[in-house]
Amino acid sequence: MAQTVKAVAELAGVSVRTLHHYDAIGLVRPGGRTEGGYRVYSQRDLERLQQVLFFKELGLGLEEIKEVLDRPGFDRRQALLDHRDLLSRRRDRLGRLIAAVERTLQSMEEGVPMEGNVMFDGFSAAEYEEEVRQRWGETAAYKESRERTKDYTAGDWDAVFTEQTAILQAIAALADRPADDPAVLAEIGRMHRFISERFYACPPQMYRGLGDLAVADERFKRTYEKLRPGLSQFMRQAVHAYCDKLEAEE
Amino acid sequence: MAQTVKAVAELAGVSVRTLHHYDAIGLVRPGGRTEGGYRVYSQRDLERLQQVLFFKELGLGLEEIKEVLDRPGFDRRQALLDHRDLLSRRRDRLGRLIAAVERTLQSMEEGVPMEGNVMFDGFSAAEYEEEVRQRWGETAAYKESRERTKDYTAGDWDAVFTEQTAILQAIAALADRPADDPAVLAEIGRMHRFISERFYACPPQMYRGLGDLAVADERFKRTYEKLRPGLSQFMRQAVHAYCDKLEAEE
DNA sequence: ACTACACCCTGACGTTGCGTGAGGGTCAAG
DNA sequence: CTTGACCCTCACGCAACGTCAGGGTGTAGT
Repeated sequence: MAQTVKAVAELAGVSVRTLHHYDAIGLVRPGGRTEGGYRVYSQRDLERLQQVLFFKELGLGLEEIKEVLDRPGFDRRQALLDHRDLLSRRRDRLGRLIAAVERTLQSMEEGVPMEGNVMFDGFSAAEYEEEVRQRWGETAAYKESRERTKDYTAGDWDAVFTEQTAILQAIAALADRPADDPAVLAEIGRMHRFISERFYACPPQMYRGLGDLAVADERFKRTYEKLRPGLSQFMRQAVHAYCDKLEAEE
Repeated sequence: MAQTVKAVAELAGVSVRTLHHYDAIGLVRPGGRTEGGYRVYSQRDLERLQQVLFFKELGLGLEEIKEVLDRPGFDRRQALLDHRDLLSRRRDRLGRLIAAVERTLQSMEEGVPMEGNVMFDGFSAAEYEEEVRQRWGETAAYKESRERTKDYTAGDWDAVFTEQTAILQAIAALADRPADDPAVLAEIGRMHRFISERFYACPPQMYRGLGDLAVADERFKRTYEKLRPGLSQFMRQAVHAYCDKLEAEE
């Protein structure tokens, strides 16, 4: 039940140093210590370690894994279900790699050089990784936003806050009109540009997702509802109307 | 046919920086440059890159990959055949991982905590990696030997050489006796200790492998045969006899 | 009671495989 | 002749440990 570092290391197939490291960065902390200062791992710690290794297998960084696991709403069951999916997609990827090897062998036997695009079929793991992030945390957009805002001064943040509330109040004032009213769309567009300039590149598809969050995410929803009841629903519809129009124009 | 960095990068799903890096360490060098100094990749370079990515997928380090690919006898066809094997074993590993996820889910539903050894089934990639190395190059023993000998002075090497030839000549002088003659076994044992002290820990099973190399590897074989015809076969038998006895004693 | 030996601890520096600018040329299109 | 998309070479940065060094712990054998 209570295990020493070495026992855990062998069990999980990682090095003792790795466990030390995970302890140091607070990713997997042993439940306790003996008087001698030895780490003691409990069953709960083992479960946590297992989770960590699952996420690592999917290519997430340790810092990210920590955030995901420590997030209050983390649902271990759901995570495992997702993992099963993602892992089987990876297995498919290996299948494609194997196929690539076989094609290469064949082209060698026939003496025909392969075409470039076929040669590298199946390698790219990057696409899978962004998908994992979409589901679990640090999307590329989030990273970009953090990057762009890291040097903002207090004054910058003030400006951001002022403009944001101004836009929201303007929209709140228009919330009795239809969602695709030109005045509404104008404000929604203003918000779109605001985000793109200040935080991250935001293509229509992503802006739609953001609109959905207005009703799906409690934090957004509450902000909007406090400003005016029903505003979150209205925002969502307006954003979609705006994106429809934007895409129609192309 | 002739491609720029970016084109190759996109084709292979790696970054431009990665290609720069591979060029810098001499792993994948573009066949030529334009007058402007731009890298130009040929079909041959693409094939090399593909090989590199295959080996990387198997977990080899870049330095190791370089050595393997640059080894004179490198057989691309055989390498690809092996890759196919190893990749499908990895796919199996993913299968076991998926099974582990499913078992975990089930134990959650039943509320029974899992046993440690089952929890981490399927993770360990290390075993696969040593296997890859067995096949392709830098075994753990080789690494240890390099480590231990890196500070040898010229005098040390001299001593090594002297002792080694002394042992070999003693064995050559005994090669008309049966392979399990006590005097022969004594010399074989001396050689065993010599290796263990000077180069790497060498359990019987490995020493047997070394004995097999005496006939299987051209370089060893030639050294022995030059000393006395038939010596390589004799060495092999004697080493096995020695290991038999060693294991019987336990 | 002593000592050998396997195991544990905490620093702290090293390594691999690129990421990420900085600073500056190249070249086809308009 | 000027953009804009690419290209180049340094050079520093970073994650996830590996690998000592220096020293304590615990228990089995004598």
